[in-house]
Amino acid sequence: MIKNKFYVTTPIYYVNDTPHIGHAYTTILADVLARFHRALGDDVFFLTGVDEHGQKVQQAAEKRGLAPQQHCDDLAPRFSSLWKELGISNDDFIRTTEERHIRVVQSILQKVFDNGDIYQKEYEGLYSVAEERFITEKEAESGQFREVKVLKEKNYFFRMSRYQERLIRYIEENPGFIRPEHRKNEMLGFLRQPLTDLCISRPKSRLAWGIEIPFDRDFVTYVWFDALINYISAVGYLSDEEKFKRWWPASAQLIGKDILTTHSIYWTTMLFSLELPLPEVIFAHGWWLMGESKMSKSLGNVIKPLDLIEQHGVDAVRYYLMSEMNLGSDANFTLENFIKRYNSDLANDFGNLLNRVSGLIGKYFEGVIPGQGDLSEADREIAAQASTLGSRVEELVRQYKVDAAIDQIMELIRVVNKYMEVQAPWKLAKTDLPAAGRVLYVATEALRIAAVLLRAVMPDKAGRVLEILGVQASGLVWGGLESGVKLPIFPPLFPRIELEKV
RNA sequence: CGCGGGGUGGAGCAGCCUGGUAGCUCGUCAGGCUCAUAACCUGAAGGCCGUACGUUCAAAUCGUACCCCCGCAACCA
Repeated sequence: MIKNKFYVTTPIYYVNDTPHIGHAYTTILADVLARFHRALGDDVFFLTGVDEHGQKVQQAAEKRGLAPQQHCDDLAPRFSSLWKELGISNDDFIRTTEERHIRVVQSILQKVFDNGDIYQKEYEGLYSVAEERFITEKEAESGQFREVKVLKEKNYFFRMSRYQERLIRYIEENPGFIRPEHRKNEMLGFLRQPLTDLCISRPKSRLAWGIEIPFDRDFVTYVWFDALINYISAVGYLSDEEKFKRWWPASAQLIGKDILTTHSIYWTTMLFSLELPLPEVIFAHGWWLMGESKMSKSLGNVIKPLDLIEQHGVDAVRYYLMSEMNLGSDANFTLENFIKRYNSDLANDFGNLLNRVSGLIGKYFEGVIPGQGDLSEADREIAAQASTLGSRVEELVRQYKVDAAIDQIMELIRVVNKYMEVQAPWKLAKTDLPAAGRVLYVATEALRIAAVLLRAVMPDKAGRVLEILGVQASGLVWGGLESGVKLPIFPPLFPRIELEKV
């Protein structure tokens, strides 16, 4: 089998931010894709990390009386340990203050400077003393800023404008590059106006906490040539050419819709300047809207999605986030929806099916998985649907339709519940025990295949199902379930959430 | 005329690109089953697919205009 490579990235999160549902969503999505692709046999590299430079970090560190690096060292684990909790299977975690990153950023700056794509220019603009940043005229008119003065500052600029035409052509010629499609159109719309060049530096007098620009020690580079470079510095650009060749270009760069411009325009033109290929896909997902009216701090009923993990488990939250959002649009996060999803899909359909089959096997076969025997017409239908599930799910995952892929799996679960109803092995057992055994084998084997695929979404719980069924077989071929295995007694995987308790 | 997205049975969404009996999950009502986490299965009710024109033998699907929501407008996933 030819192995495809799959290199997936999340944005690097700003270390000073408190991790929230948004960070978790992007990262879980990347994890689910990574796990699906590993299950398909692809070679996977999954990168996430944190962005540690910039003014806010510098200020926050000062406030705490710490060196910025110390401050970052304290904060970075808030992300990395959350990912551990969430079962994230990233292969690397890059921090922009790491030596391996800084070196590459500086080499790149020098390279682009030598290309003639970085130049110095004096900039004059309105500057807010309180916020320590330049503001637009509109902002100044809004009256939100008290102390505004005109400030002149020299800075370095990246000649982004040079690549405008080329980028437009590229986007048009590669319709699958920016996804979903309406985001592509948004970017093409943006590119109808002339691109201005990008300010990429800050004088050290104003911002000390950054990567020093190699050709002008009085400056540090500001965000773009620092943060975005992580996607290539982490996989060996200018340091490990073999590794770099192996992984770049990225297969999928996942971002929230808010940083679409940054990635599809700044990042891509930077890559043009470096003469590197662009990522295959930049996918901008939507946002989770937090249930609106019903939540208010005064009512004291604010839901912190990450708290649900403690109550109902990581996998339930992962499942909810992945199944509820149509990738690319926004979705609403509400406790009601979460409970509905959990109860109907996980407790009633999936978890309960496991209990049905294992209960019957316990009752009529002393807990030992029966043999499948000669399949009837109805059995073969189930076997056929289960056997093709893998390829149907694969197709959907490759199209970034994760919710639809999950639905395909749950559809099999529903069909098996129906099959149980029609075959009624609890009745069959009294007249034709082997037939009952056959039905139970078929139902359980279908459940196994569903669990194998669900491991991408719920590594822990779906893995537990396979454990219970006593299978190492993670294959998707019919018949992986072994007869003769004794099933253990186990508590319900997904106990129903009773509304009264909530 | 800044840009973009959306308006589909009670709720949440899919379908629209490549026109041709309106689909899914939840909820409601009735029935069935009783192996199971009061779960599971069947059936039913419920939609003029935002509005109006137009193209077409045929439009939720294409075109035009309008109305209403929501984002973005240069680092909050």
